[in-house]
Amino acid sequence: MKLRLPDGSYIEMEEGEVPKDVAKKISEGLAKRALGAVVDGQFWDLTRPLPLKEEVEFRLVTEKDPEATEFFRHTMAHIMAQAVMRIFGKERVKLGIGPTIENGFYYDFDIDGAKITEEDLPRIEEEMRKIIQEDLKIERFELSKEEALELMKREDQPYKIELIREIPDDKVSFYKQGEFVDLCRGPHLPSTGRVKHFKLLSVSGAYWRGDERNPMLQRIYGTTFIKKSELEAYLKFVEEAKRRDHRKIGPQLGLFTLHPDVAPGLPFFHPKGVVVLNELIEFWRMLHKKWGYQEILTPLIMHERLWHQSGHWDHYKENMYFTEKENQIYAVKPMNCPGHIVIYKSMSVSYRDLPLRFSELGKVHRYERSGVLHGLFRVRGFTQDDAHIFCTVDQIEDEVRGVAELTHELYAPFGFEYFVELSTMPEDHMGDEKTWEKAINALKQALDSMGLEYRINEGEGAFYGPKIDYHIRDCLGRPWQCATIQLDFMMPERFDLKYMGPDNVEHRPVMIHRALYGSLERFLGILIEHFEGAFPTWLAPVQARVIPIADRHNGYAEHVKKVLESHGIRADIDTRSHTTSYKVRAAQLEKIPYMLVVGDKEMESGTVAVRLRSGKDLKQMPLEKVSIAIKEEIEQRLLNSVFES
RNA sequence: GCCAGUGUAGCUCAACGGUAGAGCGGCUGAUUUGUAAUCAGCAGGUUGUGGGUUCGAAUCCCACCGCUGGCUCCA
Repeated sequence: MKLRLPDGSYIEMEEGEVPKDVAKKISEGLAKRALGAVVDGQFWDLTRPLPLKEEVEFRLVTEKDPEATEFFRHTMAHIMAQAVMRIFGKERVKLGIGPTIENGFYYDFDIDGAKITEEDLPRIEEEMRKIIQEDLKIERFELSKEEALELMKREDQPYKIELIREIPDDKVSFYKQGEFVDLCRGPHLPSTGRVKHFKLLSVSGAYWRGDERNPMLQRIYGTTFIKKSELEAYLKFVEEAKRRDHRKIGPQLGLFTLHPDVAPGLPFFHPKGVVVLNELIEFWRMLHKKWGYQEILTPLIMHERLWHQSGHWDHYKENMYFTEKENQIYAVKPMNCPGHIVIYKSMSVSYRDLPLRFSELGKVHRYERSGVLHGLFRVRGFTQDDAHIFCTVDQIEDEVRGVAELTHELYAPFGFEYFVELSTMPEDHMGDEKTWEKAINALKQALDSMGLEYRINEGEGAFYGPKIDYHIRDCLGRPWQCATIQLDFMMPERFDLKYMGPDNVEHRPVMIHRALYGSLERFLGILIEHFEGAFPTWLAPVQARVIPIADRHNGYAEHVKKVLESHGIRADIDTRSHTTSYKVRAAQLEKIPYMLVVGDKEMESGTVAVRLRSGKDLKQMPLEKVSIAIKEEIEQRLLNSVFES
């Protein structure tokens, strides 16, 4: 039996040997550092016998490898479960599942009616430290399903029994550390002493298997890192994210407020928020005009018959709002497509008219359960920067490429990185496979021709067509799904859409649904967090604030403001009877990009003293020169100040 | 909807069974100020709502409402 190592060399192995033995053959030091292994792409415990095969791919995992976290987090989850059992009593604690997640791990417990609260966390952490100190050996063993069920019955673990019953394999694996035994796929570290820095983060309820008909378990979330500095960095990241929370910054900066008592899930935008939204819209309109879109407006409320025909009545009714007058039922639109189709159908379309691109800043309403509402990110009413492209199958590739390029241009001024996902035909789909294949290839070619990298989500497309999703990353690296491009074969079918072909025969067009910001409200929320409220100048509600030093400078300050405004710059003045420091601080807290301080010197020379919100003091500069520079910065939608090198 | 936490002035928080308070913000006045907080005064709350326990409730109990975090990233 041979192991193939990452460097391409081979090592001979005896039957029954484990990764640790391999490590020893390479070096004693490596044997000490090794945490586990990856065998044929699978995580493998350090002391688990290697598979009996001619040849396997083999790689040791040490703290330096990215896979190490998987070992640490899994083991940490078990240590936490063991601690909880010790504290609450082994008989009382029924274990749910304890997987690793993106930033740590969790474990679900059913503790005989008892609730875990945040106050319990320090106690649990303390017990966990004890377990780590005990340095219990972690052993893996396999049982047949019957034996496993027997064991779990003895341990009185009903949830585990349910899980075992559903496992298709004949054998299941268990892990044991001290008195603690748990059904688990692994992988795990060789002993509890190997884990390093951890912290329990929060407690919450979670339904068994996420189903609300099932009992609710107690979930504890925690995180663990190999280096202390990494744990600290993560905790700092959480703090940072909290500091940037748009729900806090938004109202603070006078952008919007939420009034759940009056309109839950429906934000109120204040003058400054509308300035930002309008800038986003203006930019959007400019690009859409350039890319050949025609803007339309469709009604907010439309008769139920339209929604029956579109299929929303059958598939989306739960999320819709309704209103009734004269015995007729009307629905508040949750999507814009049916409205766009109404316009399409009212025209007689020739192949010469295609592609037809209709765009709309459409306000849609969707019912969301009260518990899931969240600031501007999850709302019940929002504005989609929507568009529908009606085209032939042959035009799909060009159109999708156009949308992708437009998206690129639209995202450019925000400095976002993004990644793309392509979702293909699901099991349950409509339309013939040939059309699907053609459509997916068109999408791929469009992306390829732009040199865009993308990930394929096999079978994750909508039942009516494949789709492309854009995820942007904000300054903290958090991903947000924004743009989406969806092909649709179904709607044209349902509404019997047609166009007259060159052959003088009627043909069925394809629809492309697409939204780029996604939702204006949500995009604004993302921007607030991304920039921490310090918008680039073109978006800033107030772009320049004039700060007179004393009352006698108010007249000149007024003049400065007028000059700025004549250049199209949004400017205001702080004439309050306060010190310059006070007014500078106020402007800083409002995150205004330019502070123009004017006193005797400036008044005499027709200059302004420029301060950037970064704190940089540019001293006196001619007013005209500053105005033109700021104007340039705004017109070019620059990310940073022209004065910041 | 469900679980946990939470709700006191516009904001941040104190008082935790014995008369609701501070800072910031706001307003008024003084000050005329040179790059992140000048000073003084004033106004501002039926302590989320409703019920209960108590001589007495922001405080303890119950119900409701809102908010926050979470509710398959599957052994």
